[in-house]
Formats: sequence, structure tokens, C-alpha cells
Amino acid sequence: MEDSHHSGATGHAKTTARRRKEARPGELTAAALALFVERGFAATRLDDIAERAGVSKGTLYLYFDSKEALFKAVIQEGIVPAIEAGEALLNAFRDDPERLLREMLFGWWQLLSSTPLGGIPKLMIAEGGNFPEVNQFYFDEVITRAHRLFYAALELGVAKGVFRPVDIEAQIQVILAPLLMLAIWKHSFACCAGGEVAPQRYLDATLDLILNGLRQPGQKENTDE
Amino acid sequence: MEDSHHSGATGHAKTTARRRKEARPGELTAAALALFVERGFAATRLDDIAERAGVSKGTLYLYFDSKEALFKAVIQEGIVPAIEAGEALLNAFRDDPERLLREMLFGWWQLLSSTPLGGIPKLMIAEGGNFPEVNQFYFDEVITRAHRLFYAALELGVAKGVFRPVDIEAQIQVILAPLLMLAIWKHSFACCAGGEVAPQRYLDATLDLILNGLRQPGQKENTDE
DNA sequence: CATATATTACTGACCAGTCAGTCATTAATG
DNA sequence: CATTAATGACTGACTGGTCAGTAATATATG
Repeated sequence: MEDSHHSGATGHAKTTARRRKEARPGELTAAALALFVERGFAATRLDDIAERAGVSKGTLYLYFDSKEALFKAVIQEGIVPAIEAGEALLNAFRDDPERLLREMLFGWWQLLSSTPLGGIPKLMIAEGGNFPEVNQFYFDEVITRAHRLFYAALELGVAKGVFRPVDIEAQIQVILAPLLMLAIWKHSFACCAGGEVAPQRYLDATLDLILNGLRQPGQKENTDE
Repeated sequence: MEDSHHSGATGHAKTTARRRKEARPGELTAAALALFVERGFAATRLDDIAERAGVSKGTLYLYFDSKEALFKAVIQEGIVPAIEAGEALLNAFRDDPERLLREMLFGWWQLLSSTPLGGIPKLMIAEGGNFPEVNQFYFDEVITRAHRLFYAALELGVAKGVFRPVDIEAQIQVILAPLLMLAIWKHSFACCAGGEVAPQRYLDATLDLILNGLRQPGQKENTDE
């Protein structure tokens, strides 16, 4: 198990093989994410993932015990940072609930357009049922945390009198729905859609509806900077 | 090769075998729908579908050319009537846009709770990508028609001055999202969810947000009958 | 040569789709 | 009505291909 008597310290670059060993898991999960999102979990072959990562299938098994373990790693690695980014936003905009919601929506869109992470919701919806353990993990680590995030945001708005007093718990899901559908749409029907609504316009409409739906009747429009 | 001289017309019931032949396709698509929704298209074996319908796999091929053809039949048969029901609602409540929206939401929920049809959106999202032809069919016959339906409803409301003048095209998608997510949720994470929001409460919240978000500022609350 | 890293060829389970054949019902014949 | 012929719905064993996972082998590193 342990090693450590190298005589002279060879402290310089561990050269290729050693460096590879540290980079590999990330390269593999990245390749897997891209392919899972594109074709679905079941329809993606391990050979393809390996090829995309520039290794052979056998190598994959040096880093992950099974296809399911790889699946779980993909979710874990991809989503947790995203959730943390959201939690950071909450702290940054504590004093302006409308602005906070706006930032959360656009942050989400940023993620969607610049990374393949937006494919994860679709992936979980599509294949989660066949992998209870991964599903549970996703539920606990992603869904629940995301809910807490939005709960805090809405609660803040209601407490400050910016939003009407609503059924926060239920509204969260209503507000999250358009965000999730935006992601799902992109990975499901975007291909078929001809003259469909552009994401930017869709997001504007979402914000419009949500803010008008939540806003305290007295409150003025807040035309933003 | 040729037949046709039966002398007397034997026109009455052709008993079991003949009756079966007419009932079979429906029985098979029903079985397939249930299993596809439960496990996904790829993960469902034709043997299981056949067994559930009380026949053998070979029989299945007497009625459908391939697994994909069966898939398409399931969608076609299940969804088209649902869309037509929606179109009927539109005509029934032309004069009261708020009521119309309300009826459409609750009609949808009715469908969800009393039939497995609510599983179809999830199914299409999950597996549509691998079946372009089915996907296109769904897009044209379901998504597009559903959009037209909601377009008409919103347009009516705006024309009557009940709703604010909004970006109708974009709002449709925002409004549809919670409905779709309700269906998706039921078939994906309902299992994991412990103290989650009840559908009825969720629907109320949806209506609350949508109607408040759309309502013309002047308009009064309309506390319904 | 000992260890860590990677590859390649292989195995076994699984499943969509096929096909030769069964069996129950119906029609034809005397 | 009894016997034979024809029909067609249905069956289930089989095949051909795919793919997750394994094991034997190779290459680099210290």
C-alpha cells in the first residue's frame, strides 16, 4: 500500500502517466456527461465514452466500478458546484429579493448556454427511475438544496413586503418549473422547433409573469438598471 | 386464392377469435403505455408487454411492425383524444378566460390522476431524441396543437381586457411549464418525495401565480363561484 | 524487476425480431 | 350431422447482434 522510499527525492514532474492518473476521472466524467446528455444513459456505450476521453474501455474500469457508479460521479461532480454558486448569489443579494430572483434566473441560463450541465435534469428525469440510489442522491443533494435556496429567496421577499404573502412552499415549484422546462426543451425538442421562442425572450416572459404574480399590489414596477 | 361464393350471408358474430382480433391492438398499446411510462421505452421488453396483454411476443408482431411502431401507436392513440378534449373546453368557455384557464388546468390534472397518459410527456422527453420520427410526430400533433390551444385562450383574455397585454407566444410556454412538471414529477421523483407539496395545493399555487401575473391591474379578484 | 497504468481480446447475459408449427374455429361436402 | 379441408390467430424456441464487465497481456516508470 505505501511506498515512499525513493532514496533521492525525484520531486519534479511526475511525467505523463502519473499526471494522467489525476486528470483521468475528470476527463472521463466530462466525456460521459456530454454523451449521456446527448443520447441518454442507456443508449450510451462505455466504449464511446472511453473513446471520447481518449482511452480504452478497460481504463474506465480502473476509475469507476460500474456504469452506474460513473453516472453517479457525473451527477455529483457536475451539480454540486452549481448549487453552491446559487447559494453564493443568495448571500450577495439578500437585500433586494427581486434582483435576487433575476440573478438566479439568468445565472441558470448562463449555466445552460455555456455548459452541458443543463442536460442533467433531463437525464435524471429520463433514467432516474431505473437507478434508485442515484435518484435518491439527486433528490437529496440537488432538488432539496435548490428548494431551500428558493425558499430563502421568496421568504426574504415576503418578509420585506416586496412580495405578497403566498404559499411559498408551493410557489417554489411553480417558479422552478419554467427554468427546468427551458433546460429540458433545449435537450429534447429544440431540434424540431422552427419558429420557437428564443430563450432570452422566454426568460423575460418568465420573470415578467413571476414578478407580476408575486408583487405586492402596492409595489411599483422597479424598471431595473 | 379467390373465395367469395358463400351462398347464404353468414353475417352474425364471428365469436371469440374474431372479436379478439379487433380488441388486441388496443390491449397491446394499453399494456405498452403502462410499461413504457413505468420503466421507459428502452428498458421495457417486448416479452413483458406481451405478457401483460396476455399474449406472446409473436402476436405482438402480427399487429405492429416494430417496437418503434408500437411506440408511435401508443402516443398517437393516447394523446390525440386528450388534445381534442382541450379544444372542446376552449369552445365551451369562450366568454370567461379566467374560468377557461382554470378548467384547462384542472382538466389536465384529471387526466393525470385517472389515466397513465400523464406519463407521455416524460416518455417523450426521455426517449424522443432516439426516435426522430416519433419525436416529430409528437411535436406536430401534440406540442404544436397544445400551443395553439393556449394561444387562443390567452389571446381571448387579452382581447377582453381581462389579462394584461403580454408576450403571448412566450407566456404560453411559461404557463405550460408547471403543468408539464407536475406530470413529470409524478413519474420521476414522487417516490423520493416525503413531505412534498400535494398536487391540489400545487395547482392552486399555479393558478394563483398565473392569474395574478396576467391580470390587468385594475381587474378585481373574481373569487369564483 | 516491481509497481502502476493502460490495452486488447474475450465472455456471458440480454433482447428485438423471425419463423416453423399448433390449435381452435369456420366452411365445404355427402 | 359427421367428416374433411381450410383458415388465421397465436405460440415459443431460435438467431444475430450488442454491450457491460473481466482477464490476460503490454508498456512505461522508478
